[in-house]
Parts: sequence; C-alpha cells; structure tokens
Amino acid sequence: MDHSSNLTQIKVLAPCPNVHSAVDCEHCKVRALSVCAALEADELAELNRYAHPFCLSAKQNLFAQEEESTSVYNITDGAVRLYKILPDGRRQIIGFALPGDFLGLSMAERNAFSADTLTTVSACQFSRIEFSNLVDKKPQLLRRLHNLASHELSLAQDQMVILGRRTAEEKIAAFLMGLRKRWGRGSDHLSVLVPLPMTRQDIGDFLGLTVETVSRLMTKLAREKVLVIVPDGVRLLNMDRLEKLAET
Amino acid sequence: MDHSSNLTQIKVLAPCPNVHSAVDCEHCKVRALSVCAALEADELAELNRYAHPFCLSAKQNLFAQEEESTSVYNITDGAVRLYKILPDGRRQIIGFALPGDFLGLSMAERNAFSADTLTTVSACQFSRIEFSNLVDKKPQLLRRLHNLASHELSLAQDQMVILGRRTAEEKIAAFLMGLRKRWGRGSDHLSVLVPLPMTRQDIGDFLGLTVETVSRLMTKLAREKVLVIVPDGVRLLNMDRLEKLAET
DNA sequence: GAGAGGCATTGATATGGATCAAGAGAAGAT
DNA sequence: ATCTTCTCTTGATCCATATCAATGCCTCTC
Repeated sequence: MDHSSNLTQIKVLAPCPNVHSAVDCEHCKVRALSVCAALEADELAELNRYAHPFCLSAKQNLFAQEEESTSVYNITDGAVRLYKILPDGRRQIIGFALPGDFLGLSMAERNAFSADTLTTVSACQFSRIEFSNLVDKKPQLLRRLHNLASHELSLAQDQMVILGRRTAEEKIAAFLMGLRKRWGRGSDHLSVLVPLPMTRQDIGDFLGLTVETVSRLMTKLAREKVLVIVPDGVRLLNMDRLEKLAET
Repeated sequence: MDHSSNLTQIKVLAPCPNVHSAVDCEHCKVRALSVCAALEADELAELNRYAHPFCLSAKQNLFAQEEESTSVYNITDGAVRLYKILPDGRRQIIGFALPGDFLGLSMAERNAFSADTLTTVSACQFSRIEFSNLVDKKPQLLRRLHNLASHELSLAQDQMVILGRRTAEEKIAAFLMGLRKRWGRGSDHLSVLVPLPMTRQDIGDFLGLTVETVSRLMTKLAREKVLVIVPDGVRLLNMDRLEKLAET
C-alpha cells in the first residue's frame, strides 16, 4: 500500500480500460464529442490534448469542499455524488454526476462541495489553469460551457421546488423520473430500468428525507405496482402514475 | 387605460427617474459598472448602447414561466421575486433579484420561471438577440457572465442545503443573514437593518415554510432579543446567535 | 369615515415524516 | 466458515411544522 510515492496514485486503480494516448481515448473522445457538438474538429482535438484519463474505485473521494480547486473533471463512466456537509454532520447531496457531466466548471478558487465516487469511475482530468487558458482562446467552448452551467442552474432550481414544496412520495417519483431521463441522455429512447448506484441514505440526503422514509415509500410504490425493486435499481411499471406525481 | 397601443407600455409607469439617454443613465451606468468591472471602457459603452431603461410599479409581472424569452434584464433599483408554480398552485420562490442582478442570462428559448416586482423597480432591458450578438463579439463579457451564472448556481446549491437539511428557525436565520449580505453588496460595511420588501408568504415560499411558521419564528426571535421587527424589515441585534443558527 | 381586502399575528389541533429500535440479508475480512 | 459491518426494511412512537380558525391592523376606495 505504501509503494507509491505519488499521493494521487493512491486513489487510482488502473489506467483507463482502453490502452491509449489521451487523444485517442474512446471513452474520452465519445463523451467530449457529446459535450462539444458545437465545436470545430480542431477545437475538439485541442480539448483532448489536455485530457488526462484515469480510473477510480468505488467510494473514493475525488475532491473536498473548501479544498483549493486544481482540476476540472469530465466523467466518462460511473457515477459520483456531490454534497455539502453542515458543521453538525447533516449532509445535503446537491447532485449526482453521470457520464458526460463536467465537475468544477465554475472555475472558482475553492470547491463549493465535496465529490466522491459511488461506483468505479472513469474520468478525464484537466488542469484548471490549462483549461482556463484553453477557454480564453476558444470563445465557442466558453459559450458551450456557459450553456452547460445554465442547464445545471435550471436543474438546481427544479430541485429547489422538489425540496421546498413536494411531499415525500412526489420527491421519490420526481427523483426516479429525473434520473431515468439523465441515464437516457444521448440515446434516443428511455429505459424503464433505472440503475440506482447510490444508497437509500444518499437518495434521502438528496431529497431532504430520512433513509427510513425513502425505504418505506419505495416499498409502498412497489406494493402499488408502480415499480419493481431490482438489484441496484428499479424497473418502472406505471409511468402515468409516476408522471402524475412528479409533474412540474 | 386603453390609450396605449403598445402592450408593454401598459406595465410601464414612467421612464427612468433620471431623464437621460440610455448611455448616460446614472442608474444603469453605475450598475453596469458594478457588473462589468473586468470590462474595457469601450465594452461598457457598447453594453450601455443596447440598454433600454424603464420603470415598473410594484406587484407587476415582468415575465412568466414557459413564455418565450425575448429579453435580458438588469435590475437597477427595487426588488423582484422569481418563482415557479406547480399545477396545483403550490409555489416555490427560487430567488429575489436585487439591484445589480441580471435576469435571463441563461439565454434559453423559454423562461424557466416567472418574475414579478415587489416594489417599484427600475431596470435596463436588453433584447436577447442583440445581447447574444454582443456577447459573441466580446469574450471578456461572456467570461464575466459565466462567472455570474456560476455564482448563481452556488447560491442555488446553498439554498438546496437550507431547504433540505435545516430547521425552520435556521432557515429564517440563514435567509436574513443572506439577504443582509446581498443588500450590502457593493458597499464596504453591512448594515444591521435588513429591508424586507417581500411578504411573510413570499419568505415562506422561498424557505419551504408556511406564512404562520415564518411569522411565529420572527416573533420568537424578536422575543429573544435576536432582532427587532420594524416597518418593512428587521433590525438585527444578536449577530452571533444568528450566525450560529445560519452557519454553513 | 365606513367598508373591503390584503397582510400579520396568535391559538388550537392535526399529521407527515422524523426518530428510535430491532432484525434480516449481503458483502468483506480474517 | 465465522465474524463484522453495512444496507435495507419494518414497526412503534414522537414532534416540528402544517392546517384550520379568529382577530387586528393597515391602506385603499368611495
């Protein structure tokens, strides 16, 4: 365990499953393409030139709240939880990062939240400085990032409605429907199978509920044939009912 | 009431209190400067060239959720509430816009929320198209707007913690301390006098509480000499106590 | 200055979700 | 294999906040 002198190596399980240079990483390229559809080919290539792909095992810390922010990340595989902790230990999960998502786009000096992996995660790391310089040279890229940030803001505002004005059952329904949509992003049809890489506690901390309430309501929805609980996820049966509960 | 054929004129009370061309409006220029400190003088001048100043009386709708978004606004005086309504009428206020704040920076096709004035408001309106074109020509401006959007996202995430994981009393304290900070923005010292242009109902809909709970807790804090309720606001007495309640 | 409507406050009561408690799997560690 | 730890579930009880209800301002309007 102590044979590595590089601190960051402690976290790293293995290089990206595809043996590759950064430019040719299938994982990274595919995701970068999905994110940067508005960019020119040469801009894409340049973005990939700065990407450092890596893998992390489950339940590892990626970065911590208040810590100096040195990197921007693009998740290529797996899921990450983003959260804030109050001094007395209460936790609020502010989001889950899925493949294609960027972390640290705000370019702030310090991280506003902590992040750790829920599953094995593949990601591309960019130096914040290099990324910032690249962005300065490519206004189109900045425009694209601004759109991403705006979309994130919109999701955060939707979450404010869920947290402030919805019942526990509606929260669960909105969470499942929202996650289903996000998993389906990029493909043309949505699956009724929704993977849940996070624990019930995580879901509770995301929705402002306790573990017990999450568990009880999932059981209730299953009893009412709205969904089926399967290993590591749920299968949605009664979409109408869920849509009704989650409707904006 | 029907002597104006211009629909937007119905809302408008009077031109900006300062008689002026857009370029020379003291209101607009001062605020634009606060927002665009990183910009060159010629960029500032260009921004002002597109600004259309106007005034609105209290309790007027500025724009509505789902409506096509045609404008970007910069508030120069007064306060605006931003909110989303659920189909059954429940309301979540997602923020209050104060002098210096921009509305509609996401540049989305449609508004994600509704906005109406709490007080008489002075603002500068920009055509979304013109604003977008200007932004395309001025990467520095885009960078600045991205920073503003990132800050808004950060505020939204803080609000998620408040909504999901704080008690009613902590919510009130965090709200008052946050508003105090925002009113003091730009000046070098914070006042203990916090104007509250919004109703108790608005505060409740912002914090995920009922009017009654807001009223009860304000009274409780006043009874405990933490604050004094004054016309249209509060005077904070025991800052330590409030900071303790609101601490991140 | 009388009436109407909006806002704030306060009291009584109800309840949704929290808390406390216990047990049953499942996954890892030794 | 056995022990430990973690997660999930379910039940009993509690309590913070919602709901329901009444009253007293203000500030309009006429």
